[in-house]
Amino acid sequence: MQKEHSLSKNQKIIFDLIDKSGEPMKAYSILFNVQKKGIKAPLQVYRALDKLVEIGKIHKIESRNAFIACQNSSCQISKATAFSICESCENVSEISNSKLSKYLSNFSDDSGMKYSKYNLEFFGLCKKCKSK
Amino acid sequence: MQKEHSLSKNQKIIFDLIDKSGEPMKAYSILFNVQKKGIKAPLQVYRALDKLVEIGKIHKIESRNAFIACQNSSCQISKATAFSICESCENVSEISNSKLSKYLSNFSDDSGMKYSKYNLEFFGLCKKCKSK
DNA sequence: TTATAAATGTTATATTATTACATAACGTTA
DNA sequence: TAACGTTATGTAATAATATAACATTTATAA
Ligand SMILES: [Zn+2]
Ligand SMILES: [Zn+2]
Ligand SMILES: [Zn+2]
Ligand SMILES: [Zn+2]
Repeated sequence: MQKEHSLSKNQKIIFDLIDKSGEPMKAYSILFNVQKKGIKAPLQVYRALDKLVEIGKIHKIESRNAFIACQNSSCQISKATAFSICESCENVSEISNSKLSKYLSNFSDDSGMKYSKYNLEFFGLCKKCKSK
Repeated sequence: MQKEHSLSKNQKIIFDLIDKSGEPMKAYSILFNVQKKGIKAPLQVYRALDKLVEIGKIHKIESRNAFIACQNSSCQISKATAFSICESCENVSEISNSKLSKYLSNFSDDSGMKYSKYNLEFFGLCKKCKSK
């Protein structure tokens, strides 16, 4: 069981927005959406995003410069993330596959490097887009 | 055996620079370095980068917004890329591990999605940085 | 309480990437 | 060769993403 982080005011506003949206959101779109709540500057958004990423409540989809709420309740620290991304409709979902995460968490090669973290992004066409 | 792409003038200038550097380069650093060769505008750089990525001569390190020459001669199309990134010295190298690439290329889950491409980034400390 | 760390507010600026439009070079085939 | 479509180039302007610097406030805990 992990320590429950209590979010600060800005962190909560921004997390709630991302979580409710259910899809990746971009920083400036977040900013636009929270201006009525008094968050006026990019930096306020980025600071909250940084913290939320750090504690694993959200993840950054690197290839899209966007942020999505963690869909995997057991993933409290963002050290092992995997996503599937539809290149047509841009739907993103977090992959929760214990075989995959075990395989990658235990991966090592002959470089002498110890990997403490990974991020994997799969691309393709989702069911809907495939059948069009 | 794959078709050899003949690079255009700008593509060649930019590929040669990235290839010689041996490490990830950022777009505006590339721009700065090729201005003496007549490439003056960001768009000229980004267009060449796009093409070089498309044909697999370079890869984008998404978490760093940087571009590195393909270190794996057999990787002509960027559909299956894996990198190790040192979070201390920022050294990046392309992982060439057939088991890993087979595992990931064949990965499928119950989402009904067909994955045609992936990008994996491992993070940690390299040998040098570990021993400091 | 007092110290420390974490979070906030604000302005300005840096960095990364694309739009829009005009022109030139190249490859194919009639 | 001439015409055509495709790819690449040049140039200016601007959009989108992210951080620096500094002042202040709020939360946490010894
Ligand atoms: Zn997660
Ligand atoms: Zn789709
Ligand atoms: Zn490669
Ligand atoms: Zn290192």
